[in-house]
Order: sequence, then structure tokens, then C-alpha cells
Amino acid sequence: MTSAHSTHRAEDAHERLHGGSPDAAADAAIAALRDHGERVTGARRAVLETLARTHEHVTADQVVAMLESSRPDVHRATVYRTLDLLTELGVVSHLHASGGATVYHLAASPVGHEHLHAHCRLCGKVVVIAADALAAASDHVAEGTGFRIEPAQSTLVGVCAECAASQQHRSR
Amino acid sequence: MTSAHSTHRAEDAHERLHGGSPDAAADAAIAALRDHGERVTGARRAVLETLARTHEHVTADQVVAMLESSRPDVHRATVYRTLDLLTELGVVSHLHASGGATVYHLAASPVGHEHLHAHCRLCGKVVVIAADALAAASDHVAEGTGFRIEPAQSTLVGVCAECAASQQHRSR
DNA sequence: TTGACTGCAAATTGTTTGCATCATG
DNA sequence: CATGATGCAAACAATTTGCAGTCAA
Repeated sequence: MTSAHSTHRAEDAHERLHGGSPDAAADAAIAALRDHGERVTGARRAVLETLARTHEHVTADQVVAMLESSRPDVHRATVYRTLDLLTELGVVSHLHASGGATVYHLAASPVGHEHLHAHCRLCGKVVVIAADALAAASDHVAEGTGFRIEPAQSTLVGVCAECAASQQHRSR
Repeated sequence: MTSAHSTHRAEDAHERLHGGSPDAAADAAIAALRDHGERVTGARRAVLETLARTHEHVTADQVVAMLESSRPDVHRATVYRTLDLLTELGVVSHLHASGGATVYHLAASPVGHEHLHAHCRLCGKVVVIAADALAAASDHVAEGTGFRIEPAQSTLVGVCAECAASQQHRSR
């Protein structure tokens, strides 16, 4: 078992939301790597741990920045390659934010607490939604077309509560 | 009323799927422009007509290319700006394809025949799904969080029937 | 040992922006 | 006529790729 003495920050809320410790999440992802016959390298472990510890959605460059202190040697290109691989394995999910940058995050916590995102078309804000919101739609589509929707990988688009209320278009 | 003598190609199937003539679709979009107090310019009309006539998902550059013959003067930058504006108005929807390029398309036909997309995480294929597949989920989320999901703007991610069947991972 | 992975730096490619000019409302 | 839209070209930024050296299995 992994030690439980992690250095807690002020992100208990998120921790609770995701329902697992960073270490456990990273371990699960690493196991996935092994399962798929991929090598478990220091760089990959580092990227994975960074994602596991981050309760936000981060860009590739942000991952590089966060790794700057502990692993200055992990190169930008490697982070992109790793993120790409992890996405293919389904361990990581990404979405394209407003600013043109791609943000990544673990698709699910070890406990299987998946979530999906809703992206406000007007203000760019990203809202987290329980994955089961798409459960019904997922089944429906699977039966009709054979396409297997993965809620944790999907990003819904629309207008958030605030923007809908204030109709604050003019934001271009 | 607009004339109904459009020059049909070999895309009747798509025409049927979308449920309207290109002209009508473009007209509806132009009306939307006026409604929002935006100017109706030649360039905007051209971009809109291109989208209306195209039953595929096109990148900004492809729009420029398609305009090359009829409107060589419409500049790349203008196409981007127009696409951006139309997206804000909700008339156009975009999704980020595998190759890193953004593909655009009209969000709905004049008749209101909306559709949404499912993007295969493995082969990159885009499948069209009826918008009502998300109706239930949309309502559910709206009640819970106030976020108004717009199916026509959303892109679901998952694995298509073929990829799921052949488990043809190794595509990196 | 061996081939996959990584670091590096340069190359791509998609998208944006400042500005002078032109056309819409 | 005034303001917002356009064309142009240069600037940007995110992501990728070829290679040679290194490390996991």
C-alpha cells in the first residue's frame, strides 16, 4: 500500500470530488500502461503523477512547468508524446479550451469516479458534470449506431448558467 | 420565397439528412446575422453559402479553398473571423478533429433538424447522431446545474463500431 | 542486449493581430 | 457619413518530427 501522508494543500474539496488519493490514481494509470505492454519510464511516471496531483485541467506546457522543479529534464516533446499515448489508452482525456490550448486530465479516479465536462461557448468556463448524465444517451447511441460513447472523454458545449442569465454576449 | 431550382449534385442523401436546401440554410443564417445587428457583407454571405452547400465538416482553410474560384478575394483571416462570429451566434458549430485542425459546419438546417457529432478517439472518424440523443441529458443537466447544453454544438468522444470491434489500437 | 523512449532543436501548421482602406447601415 | 468589416502580411503559439544517445524489459 502507498503511504497516506501526502502533503495536503487547500484542495480538499477537489480531493473529495475526485474521490481518491493522487498516488492511487497514478498507480492505476501506471497499471494501465503495463497492461498495454507500454514501458513505464520515469518521464511517464512523472507526467502521470503530475496529472494525478492536479485537480485542474492543465495544458501540456503547464505540465512541463509543474515538472520544472522536480524533473527539469522532462522535455516538452516528451510530455506531448506521453499525453498522447495516455489519451489513446483512455487513461487521459483532453478538451480544447477557448484559448486554443488543449487541456488534459485523468479520465477517472481509481474508484471509477468518472466525470465529464461542459464548456461554455460564451465565457469559456468549464463545468464538471457527473458522468452518469450521459449514461442513457450512451446506451441509446450504442444500440443505434454501435458507437461507444465514453462520457469521461467527452465535452459538452453550451451556455453556462451565468451567461444564460445575463445574456452577456458581446465578449468577442 | 426563394426559388427551388437548386443545382443538385450527387449528394441527395445528405440533402435529405439535413432536410433543407443550401439556399434556405444560408438564408436562415443570414437572417440570424441581421437579428443580432451584425452586418451582412459579401464575405460573410460567401462563407455561409459555402458552409450551407457543404455537407461535410470543413476546416477554415478548406473554406478558403472552396471560395478560391468564386471569391478569390475573401481572405483567410476574414474566414476565421466570420467563422468565429457565426459560432458565437450559435449558427455554426465547430469541433477539433484529430489532425489538430478545427472543422466547422452549420449547427442546424432551417427546419431545425439539428445533429451532433461523435468523434472516434482511435481512428478519428466523425459520426453524425440525431440531436435528440442528448435531449434527456440536456434537461437533466440544466435542472441540476443551470448549464444549458446545446447538442448541435457538442461533440461526444468514444470508439466507433469498427474500432471497437477490431480493437485496432496500434494506430499511433 | 535491444528496441523503445527521451531530449533537443528546428520545422510545421493553424490562428491571430495591427493597420490602412472600403463598404454597409 | 461613420463605424465596423476586409485584405494583407507579419507575428504567434501550440504541437510535431528527425536523430542520436539512453534506459526499461
